[in-house]
Amino acid sequence: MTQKIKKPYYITTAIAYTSGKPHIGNTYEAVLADAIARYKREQGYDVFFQTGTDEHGQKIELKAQDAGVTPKEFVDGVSSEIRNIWDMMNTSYDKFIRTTDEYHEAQVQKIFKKLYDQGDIYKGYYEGLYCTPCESFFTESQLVDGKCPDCGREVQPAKEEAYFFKMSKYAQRLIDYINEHPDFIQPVSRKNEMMNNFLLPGLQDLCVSRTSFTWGIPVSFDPKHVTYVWLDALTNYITGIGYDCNGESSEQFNKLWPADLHLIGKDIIRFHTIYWPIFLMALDLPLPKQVFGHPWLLQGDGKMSKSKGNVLYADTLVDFFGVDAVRYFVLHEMPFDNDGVISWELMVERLNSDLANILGNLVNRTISMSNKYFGGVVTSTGVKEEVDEDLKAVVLDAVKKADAKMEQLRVADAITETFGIFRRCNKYIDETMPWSLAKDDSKKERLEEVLYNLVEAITIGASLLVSFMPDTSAKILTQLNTEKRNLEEMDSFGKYPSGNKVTEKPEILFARMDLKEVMEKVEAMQAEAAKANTAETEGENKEPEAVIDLEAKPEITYDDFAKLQFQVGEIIACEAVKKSKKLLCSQVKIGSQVRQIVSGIKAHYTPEEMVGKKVMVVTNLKPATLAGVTSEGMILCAEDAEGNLSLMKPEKDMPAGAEIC
RNA sequence: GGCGGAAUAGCUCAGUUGGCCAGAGCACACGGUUCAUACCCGUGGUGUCGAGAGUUCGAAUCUCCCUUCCGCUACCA
Repeated sequence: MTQKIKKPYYITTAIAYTSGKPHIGNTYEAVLADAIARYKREQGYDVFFQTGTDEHGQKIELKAQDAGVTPKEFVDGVSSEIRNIWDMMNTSYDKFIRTTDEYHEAQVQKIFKKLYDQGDIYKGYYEGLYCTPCESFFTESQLVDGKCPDCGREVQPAKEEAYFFKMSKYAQRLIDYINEHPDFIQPVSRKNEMMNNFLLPGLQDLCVSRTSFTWGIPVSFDPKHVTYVWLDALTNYITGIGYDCNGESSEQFNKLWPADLHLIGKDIIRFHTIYWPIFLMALDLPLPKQVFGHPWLLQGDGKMSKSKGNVLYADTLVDFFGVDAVRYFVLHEMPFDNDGVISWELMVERLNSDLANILGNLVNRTISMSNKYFGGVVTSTGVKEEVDEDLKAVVLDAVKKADAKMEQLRVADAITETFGIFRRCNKYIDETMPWSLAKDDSKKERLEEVLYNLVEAITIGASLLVSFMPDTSAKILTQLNTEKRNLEEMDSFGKYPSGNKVTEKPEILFARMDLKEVMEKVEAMQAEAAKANTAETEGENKEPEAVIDLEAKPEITYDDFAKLQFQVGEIIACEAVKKSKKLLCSQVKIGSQVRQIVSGIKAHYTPEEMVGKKVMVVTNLKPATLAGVTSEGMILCAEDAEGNLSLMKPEKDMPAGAEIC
């Protein structure tokens, strides 16, 4: 066989943030990328699959502090945990990059310097506002009266030097590129969002350095600055394959870049389709061919929460179902452009119905019959009947259909097509009734042909399965005592060697599970986890996740404080603000007067809940108009890290108007 | 508020440029079968294709309007 020159295919996942153990939703991305990477290999591409971890930033600095370790020690731990999970899930990555890798850090510094030298990055003086949870600065025009446009929280005034990237310089080029390459952003619906919300209204320059923390890559020529996390993280796609901005890039880089596919979550599409392409333009590099912002895998039975103990982790699921079943669940339940839902009930149903019944039982019954009737020897006798043609047509057609689906990155659909083969085989068994043929000696050769057709069809189906469930695929092929076909070899029916012998003892591929039993175990496990979580909280009296550290505001004098007036207000009426999704408008009784106050808490309180509550109010704030409604004050709330709000109520009952001092 | 998307069987969804009695999987019911992991196969839907109006010989499919949900964005004294 002649060695063909293989076309390269470079695929990446987003690098995982090392702030904690990834749940099944994060793990999904690595599995999806793996399925695509494996499929491309089957197609004959020279695939390079890169994944890794994103390890810098203030959040990690704080987490490490809480854990009492250095940031590096912290990320070493989490990064290897993530890598272990990726390995457990059998993801076939070729490279696992860490943003703390030396070559990466060195290259990021060189890139920063180069962009600075060529004038794309300039030093500015920042007298703006900083949002700690978002780790983001905002320019005056981005802010609305001092609130973070991303999370809506207070931003702290911060005066510091900072470096900025001239985004606007490349905006038009990017707009043109996106228009000329309609497949660049997938799914296409995201393209409009990027265009209409960011590109067409005009891009703001992006702040690309920080001085408020140190856990980052220092700017080489101004070391009190560290590189903005996105400039750091995004460049992994080129540093990982040997890019050098002084023209000394590796051969590998020249072969692989531009990437064929960046697979990312839909939440970071903006960074990958706006900032990243612009950074690349500035470096005079071609843009990636495609960015696919996949939807999320959500948990069906209620919101995941650590305190409920119901967060789904890959290793828990693998303990229950095994690696390939979990791969099947996440790949199969994730549609192309809607969020997918996963639940214990659903997983058990899929396991029993698809994996155990349709697939596992098919393999089992086929091998059993071969052994029973022919001592395991599978022979093609050429005694055909009309039904055979439909079987063959369906099988070969499924190969083509699955291939077309994979071309569009519709992995879930490709799996469904593959299972169409197994479904057809079960039907074929019913149509041909081998047990009936076995009773008639004159039908012996026909029976042999039927079993041959089944083994051949299963061989093709199992070969197609290799990208999605590699171990299961191998197990089936081993039981059939044959080799995996590659895609080119699946163009015709009948390549299974006649006279070959299948295994004598078929192994159960997927055992059926009882939903009741599973749920009992799950509930016990969740109770355990919730208990452990509580114990942890009580034991340490300071559970790391439960505290929030804010950047300290400048000290104020008592006189400053005395300027503010806080009073107890009783909410006597409340309704939603019609033109707004987040605002409630309350009538608040303060002393003998009633004030109208608008608050952004619709997501946390219903108007009915608000009425009757006595709350803490800032009463001497200058009135403002929000969504067309006048607001004469501010109702105070406490806010946790997820943005959940809680009204501040007096501990004992106090009259409306009571001063808070 | 701006931009975009979606509303089809109990559930999850397919339905190409308007045209055979509107489909699939799951669940449910009944029947068949027994090689197999009590499996597999078949049969079963009066679904107002979100509401209303319009274009057309003909609309789930096109137009208008309404309602409800979702995404991004803005608003969150």
